[in-house]
Amino acid sequence: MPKNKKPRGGRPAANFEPRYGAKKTSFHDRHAGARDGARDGARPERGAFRADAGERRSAPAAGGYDRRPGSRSAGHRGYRPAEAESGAPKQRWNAQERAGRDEARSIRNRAESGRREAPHHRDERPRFDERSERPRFNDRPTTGRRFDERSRPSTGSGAPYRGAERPRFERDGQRPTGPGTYRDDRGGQRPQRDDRPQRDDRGFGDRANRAGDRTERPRFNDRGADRPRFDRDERPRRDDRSERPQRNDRGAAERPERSYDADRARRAFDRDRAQRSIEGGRDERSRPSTGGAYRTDRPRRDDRTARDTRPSRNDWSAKPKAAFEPTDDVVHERLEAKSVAAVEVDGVSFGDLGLGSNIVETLANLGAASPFAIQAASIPAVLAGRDVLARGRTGSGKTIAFGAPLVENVLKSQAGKRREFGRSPRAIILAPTRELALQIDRTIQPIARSVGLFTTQIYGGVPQGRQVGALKKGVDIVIGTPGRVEDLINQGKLDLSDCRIAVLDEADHMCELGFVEPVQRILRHTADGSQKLLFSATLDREVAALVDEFLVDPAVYEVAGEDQESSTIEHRVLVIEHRDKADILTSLVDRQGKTLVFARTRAYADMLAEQFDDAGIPAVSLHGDLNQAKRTRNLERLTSGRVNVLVATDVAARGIHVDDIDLVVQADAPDEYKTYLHRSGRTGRAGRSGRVVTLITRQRQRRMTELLQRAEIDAPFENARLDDDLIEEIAGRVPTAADLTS
DNA sequence: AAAAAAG
Repeated sequence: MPKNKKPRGGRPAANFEPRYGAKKTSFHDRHAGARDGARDGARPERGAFRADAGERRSAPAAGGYDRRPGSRSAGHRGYRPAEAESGAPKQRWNAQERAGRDEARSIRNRAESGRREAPHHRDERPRFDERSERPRFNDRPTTGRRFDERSRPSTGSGAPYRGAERPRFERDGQRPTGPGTYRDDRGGQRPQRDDRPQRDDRGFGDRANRAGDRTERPRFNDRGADRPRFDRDERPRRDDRSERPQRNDRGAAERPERSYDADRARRAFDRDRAQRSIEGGRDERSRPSTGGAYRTDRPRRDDRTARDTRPSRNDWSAKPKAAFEPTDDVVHERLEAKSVAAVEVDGVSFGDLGLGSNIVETLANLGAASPFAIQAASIPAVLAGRDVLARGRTGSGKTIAFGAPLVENVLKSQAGKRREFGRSPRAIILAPTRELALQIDRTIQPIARSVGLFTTQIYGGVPQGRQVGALKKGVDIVIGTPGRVEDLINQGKLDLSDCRIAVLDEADHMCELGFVEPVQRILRHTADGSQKLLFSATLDREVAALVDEFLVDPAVYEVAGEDQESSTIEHRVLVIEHRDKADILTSLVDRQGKTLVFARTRAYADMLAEQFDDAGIPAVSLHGDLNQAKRTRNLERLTSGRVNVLVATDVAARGIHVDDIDLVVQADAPDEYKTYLHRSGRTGRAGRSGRVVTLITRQRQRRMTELLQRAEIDAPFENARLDDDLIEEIAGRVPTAADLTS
């Protein structure tokens, strides 16, 4: 409960008073005041309501039965014969009330996560609803159990969401006609729209092809089923392919031969193998299957080059050089890539890579004097108009790697043209979380502005009015999250038809279930043959679905030598008793320096933040149950150093950059090695040192071992107990000489 | 389980 800073002990104490105190009549008032007042300013009606409910509930327990009827009425709130109630019943009432409050919060929580932001502002309406709901919540505990009954109740977890949300939402002016009419139009289309009609409208042989692709999409879903077969070796796959009617239809017969037999095989086996020593190690990690998806799709490439509307891309695919790029082998789980060694980059400047002087200067101001390896690798390729897949470990400067050349490209594409009012965006950058989108914009915006381009953020959780307004004026680069972007597209307020560059940050994550489909739909709205850039620290074949459909002969880069030895992050695993967990966590975060704690669920994140707070360690939480204002604010609190502890779900696992987090604590071990890599990547950024500690119980050791293997991380497993020196050491509270002597 | 849209 980040919001309510009062120690948990505080409120019970307040409730405690009336039991012994003589101020009985004020009980309800205070009760109501404590809640409602804190929330949105006490309203008499609500106070009355609650008081009433309280009376009723307390009735059976209280002694004064004969007096009950009278006190049931709100008008009788003040009527409290001393003999009607003794201290004891109240005590019980208090216990129930407290439980009821907890229940109310968790329920409210859940309810709010559904309809979180919008309704509050409208009008009085929602509030009345809430008022009428509350008493019911309070009743609950008498009948049911709290879902989350723990010794450390997550009591307040709901509290912060109340009230504080309300003031946040500015109501946009009603637009009685605009959206409504759009809606209606769209509404009709929506069901079957699925992008088809529009696309065909827009013509270009492209569309047809894509439509074709789309009908094939099930392939991806099939992949699972296909896998075992693909596993074995390359042959069966080819047979499969030729058997499939669809593929043949699409002229697979012409194309595939070239790409599979000639190109692919040769490149994959002869050329690249030798050069990619890294891959050996990597392959172990990979599940063997998967290559198939890529190959089956290759034919499209040729289709695309033919229909491609973008000269630069045609140039590229036409250039023999492109064929020599060792980069388009996308076969194993881990993409095979041309690796760029950091040393190769020495002495190269951003200017050398082809960026204009304004941009170079801005980069310098941002603290990027000379390019990191991943930047040196990808910037020229992006500038050349190629599709790029790039893998660079966390904190290695990926944002600039795609952002700077993206701005340059957009600038070039507009050279000589006047920036029109209401122009549609030329580039879009998609990120998996709002915080990341915001952060990317913070990096890109100055770069863009330095050359006179405009960016805007399009993400959910905030009123869309401002975003739409910006789009109406005209922006060049859109940075956002999939949900709102698609929403605005569907509303006809965002037009991507002129969007020539699309970037997916955390691309592998964006390809996960639930994310990939909106992303695909959005990408289909971009201009034909638009350039696609996929970046992630854990880029692997999971991006196959997108690569197959959207990328043409992509360049794939990674940075050589990115192993644990070259990392600045120290990893440790603490094997603990579950009963010690809470206290160990508190002990771990009680330290100097910024600490990021990862929890698996939102509720647990809240609970931990509250727990730390109660222990006197200021902490805030970050997760999807918070409204966007709180999310932003809580993250900012860590960034600014107002708190040193942030407890987050995996919403903060990827991409989020806070300068000096020196300890990452995983209160819950992650399930995936990628998650581990990303979470731990919140520390040790840009060469700084950092420490990652993961708490597990004995039973989890084996799973953890396997996970670390996949992550290619060596971490000692250490048994730790509550008052262990180990904890002191990890927290950085090593006893000083003074401590030892005293 | 979490994330991503709600005038």
